[in-house]
Amino acid sequence: MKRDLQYYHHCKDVLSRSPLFAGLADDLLDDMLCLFRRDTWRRGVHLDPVIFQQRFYLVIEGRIEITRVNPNTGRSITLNILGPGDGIDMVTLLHTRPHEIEPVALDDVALISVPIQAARQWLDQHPEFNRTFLPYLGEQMCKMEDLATDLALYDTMTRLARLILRHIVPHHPQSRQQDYELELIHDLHDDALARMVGSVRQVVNRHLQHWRKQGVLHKDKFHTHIDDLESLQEYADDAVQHLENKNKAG
Amino acid sequence: MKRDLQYYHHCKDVLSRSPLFAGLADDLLDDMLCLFRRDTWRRGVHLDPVIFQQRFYLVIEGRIEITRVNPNTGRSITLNILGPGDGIDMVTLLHTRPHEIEPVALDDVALISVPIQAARQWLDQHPEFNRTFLPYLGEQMCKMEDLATDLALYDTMTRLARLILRHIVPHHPQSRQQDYELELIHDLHDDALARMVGSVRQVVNRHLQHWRKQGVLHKDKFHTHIDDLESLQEYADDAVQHLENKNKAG
DNA sequence: AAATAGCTGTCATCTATGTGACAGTTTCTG
DNA sequence: CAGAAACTGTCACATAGATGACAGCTATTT
Repeated sequence: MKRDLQYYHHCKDVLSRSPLFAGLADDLLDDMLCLFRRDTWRRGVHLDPVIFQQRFYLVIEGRIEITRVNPNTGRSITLNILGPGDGIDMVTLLHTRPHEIEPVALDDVALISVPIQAARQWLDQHPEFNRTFLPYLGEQMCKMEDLATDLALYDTMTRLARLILRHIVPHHPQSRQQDYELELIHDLHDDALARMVGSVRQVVNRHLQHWRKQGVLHKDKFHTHIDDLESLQEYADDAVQHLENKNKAG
Repeated sequence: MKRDLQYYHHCKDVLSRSPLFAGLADDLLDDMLCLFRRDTWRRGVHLDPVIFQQRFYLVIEGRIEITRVNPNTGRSITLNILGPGDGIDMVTLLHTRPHEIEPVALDDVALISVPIQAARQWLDQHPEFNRTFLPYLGEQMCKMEDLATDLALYDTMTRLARLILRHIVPHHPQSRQQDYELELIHDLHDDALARMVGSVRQVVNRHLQHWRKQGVLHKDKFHTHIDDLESLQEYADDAVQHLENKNKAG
């Protein structure tokens, strides 16, 4: 990637905030950046998994969900949702075994990539890169553990509450806002949310509907806001007796 | 750990086969080993999670399962099962955030440990250690992804078949054995298997029973053997129409 | 402005599996 | 060796949630 390209600065900006590259010396960043190539895809595209065996990709614009599919039923699960600054398929940097993933573009996306060998070399030869890399891996690992734990131990409503809570952005101290913002998932449709909690559209819709009626959250022009954090926390703790049938019963 | 201790050689032997330490120079191994401390626990013990925040542990003898519990229902999931040579809680080497795990001894176990800081320093200052470390992490990551995927996309019977398949040891080329051996899980009771597939004893028992009747596997003195790999593979592919009620129906 | 595609909201139905219970067996421990 | 503890094998029952279907709504495209 040439330095005089229009998007060079944007890429560098994203990189410098990325958990993987933040804190690296400016000239090292420039050295790395010039090895990258930039590509774009349209929203909805299933990216060919093969390209991730050859090059290491970073998200610059838009979001990518990493999914897996059950070929018999067609159902899929989202293992991870990635935004600007995130690396796609870190596992390819760790070993050479092929890695089964199915990345899908949730928005129009811009990605940059280098040959995997180059990225592996950075790990090997730039201790400072290695040092930012490891904590990032740790995060990924923890998230995956949380996903597995949730799937095994909690029902769908609880999983959904937990998913939302994990993506809530804390208020700015000075702002006198009443509602909470969501990160990365604020505008997802029911189907995408369902994939994230390992369920299906209809069930997720039912739960969201329920919460809307309770005033826990609301949707405004494709944008979900959280109004009652405490209630949501209770659902996430699995502490709420499931009252969905109380209307019928009462 | 002093070099003249009785178990020193055994530890070094295990270490030199460990995916984390295999291939390291002999004197580096000795240097490392002398920092370790050895402790033992009885089968069934829940190890105090706090100790894993301070020291990095390796399994020398016996097996450890890493679990998480739903405090409301008491149900638990096994995130990982570790044997000799495995590191416990790699995540603590990657970042400093506390990490929620509940390790349980499946056998009488012997573990060795060093202060986490020491292990982090190895990563930082011994590139050759860093280089064996990364692929190991990759494995762990893939396993966790597989667990999450299975939980989200497949039913219990399929998950159990997949669990077993993943632990089958390939035949020795010369041996004329008919049945297949299992690694790490050959002698687990139904409850422990259930925790590994995110289900409960009764359901796992039903499926195993079913397979025994079909001649897919058998248990001999607390030791499970696989007799019909092809059938099991079909169950794992979710390709078998579930025939459990065929008796009733027929 | 019309048309198409994509998303939401809802419902009836079916089933896999979680739960609690209990008898019978095996293994451990004092 | 006796008694306790742990595990296996079953069963009846309740239910969360997956599935398929469909009407209505909202964007995006042409």
